[in-house]
Amino acid sequence: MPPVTIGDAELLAKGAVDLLPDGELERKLALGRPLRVKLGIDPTAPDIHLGHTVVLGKLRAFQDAGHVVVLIIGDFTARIGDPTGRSELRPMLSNEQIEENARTYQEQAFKVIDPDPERLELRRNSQWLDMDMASLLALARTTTVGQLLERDDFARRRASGAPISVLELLYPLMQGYDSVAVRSDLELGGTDQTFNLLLGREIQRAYGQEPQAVLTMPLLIGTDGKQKMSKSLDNQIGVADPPDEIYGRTMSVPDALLPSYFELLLNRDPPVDLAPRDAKRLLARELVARFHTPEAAAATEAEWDRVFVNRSEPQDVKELTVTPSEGKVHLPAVIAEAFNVSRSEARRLLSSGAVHLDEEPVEDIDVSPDQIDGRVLRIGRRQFRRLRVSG
RNA sequence: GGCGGGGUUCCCGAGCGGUCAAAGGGGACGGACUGUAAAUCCGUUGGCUCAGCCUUCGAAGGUUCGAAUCCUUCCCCCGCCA
Repeated sequence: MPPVTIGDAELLAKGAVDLLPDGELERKLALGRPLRVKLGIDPTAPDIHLGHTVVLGKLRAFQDAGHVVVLIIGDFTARIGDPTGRSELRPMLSNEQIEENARTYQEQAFKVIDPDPERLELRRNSQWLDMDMASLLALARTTTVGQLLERDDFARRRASGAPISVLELLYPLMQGYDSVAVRSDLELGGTDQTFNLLLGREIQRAYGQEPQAVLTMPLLIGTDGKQKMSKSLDNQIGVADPPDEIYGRTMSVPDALLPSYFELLLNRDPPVDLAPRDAKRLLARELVARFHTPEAAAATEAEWDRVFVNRSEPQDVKELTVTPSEGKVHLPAVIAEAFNVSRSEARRLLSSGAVHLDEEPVEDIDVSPDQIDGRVLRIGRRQFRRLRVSG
């Protein structure tokens, strides 16, 4: 029998930026056994967003080809915070916070990868990283400071005189040790992970293991159209977000990003015969369908058209009951309560013409109860409350 | 251990005795335009019982009619040299 290759290398590498070293994936696939494909995620935020799903989707492709995914929840490394792409240390998270995040991460990751235990090994890196000093020293011996300082963000900071903490320097070592601990054959990551992934090879070698192959995926740009998608930049679309949120945020993505969104999220090119707006609608629909249901996608789009195309008020408008005092209703107070802004902010909104009652602009500070009873208060484009006067 | 540089409003960053709720930029929000795209223009961006009042410039004291700006003590951060 010829060597059994599990999966097609070219297909598995589709969309990847780098596949290192050259020809390594083919060699690994030709081993004829399911590969152990590693991905580490640090539960530093409560939710997984579309950016994560790019790599998760690639993992899924490996699962579907018959390989085993080793998903490492970085409960230990989350305490430290990888400095990648950042200029400062992350605040330390509490153990409870990490636990909670780890739980939701896992749950949300399963929307993309297959949770079948035959195809998925779920690990926590505190299992091996919570090591004694002697072990840490052994790990530290594998790498020189010079090697670490080659990582471009370290190099940049070094050049500009910015601080680099030892903790940060240690991070790539720990990630590399994860590869040792799970005997990784292949590690996936975003392009910003290239250095760490490659260092993992050196560390595995130092521990007498066959070095992993490395596959990097492009970074998904966030809804701001500028920086990589990330919770802390608030340019993310979360997989656990409600349908209208996914739909709306997708529609607000700059057109220029459409090709990359189609490619990275739907694995195909944007339809050439559709106007950007309609291609985006299609994308938004598919994303809602994927993370919720096709029915939700249809309903969300209908509601979207209702509110933003036809400019009607939404189907379900939350109600707010207000109590007049001395026969008057103080609008800043109502707005503040309804939309969770300060009264000063509410006053500003009023004076800038952002407040509407049933589509009529209002600028009055005080109104009479019957001016607002049963009417819909709108702030900006998308925040609505139906007002009821009590008493 | 020595030398030097810092901690300002969401962020960066000016201010260095009054005209400072504090320049400028970024971001955010609102308005015009529109496809909740891009570009552009305009406005707002500490709180409040809002033509006034109150709280902010690492912390606490002090000097002064008056301090983000001066003095004292303290806390914290960074670089370089050793």
